[in-house]
Amino acid sequence: MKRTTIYDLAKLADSSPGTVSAVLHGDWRKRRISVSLAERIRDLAKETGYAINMQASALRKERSGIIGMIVPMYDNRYFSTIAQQFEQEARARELFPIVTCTSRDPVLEEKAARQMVAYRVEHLICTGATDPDRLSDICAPHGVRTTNLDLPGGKATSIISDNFAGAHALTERLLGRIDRTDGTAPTLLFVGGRASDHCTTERVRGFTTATASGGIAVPTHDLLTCGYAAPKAKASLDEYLARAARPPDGIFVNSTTSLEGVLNWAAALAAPERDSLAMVCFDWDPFVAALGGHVTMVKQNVTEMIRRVFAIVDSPETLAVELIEIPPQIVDGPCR
Amino acid sequence: MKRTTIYDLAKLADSSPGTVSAVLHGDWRKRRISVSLAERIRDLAKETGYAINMQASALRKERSGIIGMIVPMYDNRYFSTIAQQFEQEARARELFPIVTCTSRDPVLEEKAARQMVAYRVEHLICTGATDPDRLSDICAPHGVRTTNLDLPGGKATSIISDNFAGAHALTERLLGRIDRTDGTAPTLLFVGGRASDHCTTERVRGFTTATASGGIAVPTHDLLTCGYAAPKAKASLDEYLARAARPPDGIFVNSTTSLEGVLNWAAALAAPERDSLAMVCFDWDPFVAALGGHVTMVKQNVTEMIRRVFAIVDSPETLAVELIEIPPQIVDGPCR
DNA sequence: TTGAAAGCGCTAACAG
DNA sequence: CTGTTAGCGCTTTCAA
Repeated sequence: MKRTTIYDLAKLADSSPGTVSAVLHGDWRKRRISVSLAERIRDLAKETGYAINMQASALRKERSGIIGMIVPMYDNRYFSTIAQQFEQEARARELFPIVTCTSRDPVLEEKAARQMVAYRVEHLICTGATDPDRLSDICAPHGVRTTNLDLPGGKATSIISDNFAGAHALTERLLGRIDRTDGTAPTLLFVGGRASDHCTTERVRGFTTATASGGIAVPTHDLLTCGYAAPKAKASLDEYLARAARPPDGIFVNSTTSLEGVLNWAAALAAPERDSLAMVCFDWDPFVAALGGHVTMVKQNVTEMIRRVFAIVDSPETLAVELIEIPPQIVDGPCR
Repeated sequence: MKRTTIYDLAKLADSSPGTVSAVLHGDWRKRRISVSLAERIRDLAKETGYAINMQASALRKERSGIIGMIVPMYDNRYFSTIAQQFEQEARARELFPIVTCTSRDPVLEEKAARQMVAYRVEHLICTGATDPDRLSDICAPHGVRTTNLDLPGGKATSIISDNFAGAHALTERLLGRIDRTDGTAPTLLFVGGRASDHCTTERVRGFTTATASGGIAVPTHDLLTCGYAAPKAKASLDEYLARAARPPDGIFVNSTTSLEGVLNWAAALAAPERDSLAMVCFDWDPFVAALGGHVTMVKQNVTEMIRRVFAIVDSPETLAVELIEIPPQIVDGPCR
């Protein structure tokens, strides 16, 4: 399998590799190559099915033209939208996007970052990384700039949602949907996420601040930060039910990933209890919007987040480390 | 920004580049390099933060170690699961997975395939491509093998769901959920997909075969293959409603992407009509499973499909072009 | 207007 | 057991 190279083309066109390269990829204007030669070369390239070898090009230019992103997973509307819009913006800049998912696993994240470095990405976007600073440390010595998305770090600019404000507003919606006609205080739960990550702590803070304003004290053991995975959320609620005897009045769910588990859990409840259960979720999903009239959601502003990411990517100098918070948007369900 | 190379390491270790390369990446057993030298080199590599340049390595080895995949989009449970499992399997084989989404746009697909060729991927998986054969034609001359997934082509082995059987079984479920006590024939609709793609034609065939067996003739103009996008499905149903005056009794929805539009459309119906509407969907989503008791879904067997893909990737010789159909699985909703 | 030649960092063949 | 060397395909400077 012999692939056509610029040498083959040069020979065929009775020209030289340098000229072929200039015609096909470089700015041949500067070299004032004759139009006829340029055309001949382009025709030959088409005929022979020539394709540039980016490996060789990148090696020589010391620029890969690749931009990398790591995300925890794809099968979640928030992250999949992030990946999709990232690719779109990257392509608009003639960059080759490579995105890889790391299952919120620090070991995989590190491995992925090293791979990205090995492939000489020009910039790495670390989305929802468990330890963003570790990734910055891996990349920095190789001149690979990093930007954090969704979860902040201290060594690179971070673009995240305003988790506190979003959670606060969402909690107010939750409180507004609970009517305790008997005057007793409602029981409320926070479910999902990791106590160690910034999103979760801020959302918990928004939740507890809003509940406190409403005169409700949620005990710490009702903040079920059991991880994001659906089965964990479900198990955590099963456990709660075992100890509390009856379901809560309202649940604040941290991410649609956890919501999956919460809904599975709720499906097993008796109809009256299930139907009186109020729920809000930090993250949006179209099917929940269409079918879950009882669930109010917060939609993070992915478009704006990605826009800000590329403002950094585009800027030539390294900017000061910053924390940029983007307001999310409350989306009420159809409330059937 | 000067990055450490094997030359730097060789100088520091008082050795040679070849030896360093062998120690760090190659199989240094074969060269019986002294353990002490190997250790010294490895320590130095760690200290200086050496990272291999895959661009150079790939150029020299004429093997990139990259495997590519194109998918129509990420924000759909079926494709996101495909991408996720693909990455996992690729990594298990020490291949670097790069996946890119092309919005079911033939132009983007072609561009993506050419990029993959330029980066010298060793194999390209074309998922849900509008014209898989075109992509095979782009890749073949460069020695890049292709495999089709989800949508078949004639120039490479294709791994797809058994769309006919799945649609047939799903339609039987749909019929089973409709009771026309007055004895009149129910009106049924097929919504979503493209009449030009194999999945859709096969599913339409499954649908019409099953309805015919049930003694129902669905007129061609009620096969609304208006594209996959949610807004198109919604618009198509609005149009139907305008001409038919009343909603159908049952809808076969082709993909969750279209289902999003169908549910949005249904939300605007009056309650009795909405509640008596039976729906089935070819594709599965966890939130629909949890909340849409009235929707029966078919779950495609992604794990098995990816397994079959890698059986081909792993095999050294080019195998004969084959069409492999994987049975999907019916998932009944919780039927609240 | 164009060609020749050096070299990006790595690997593999060969020579010791 | 280890070093030397050629060359992968491309870009870029310099020379003509």
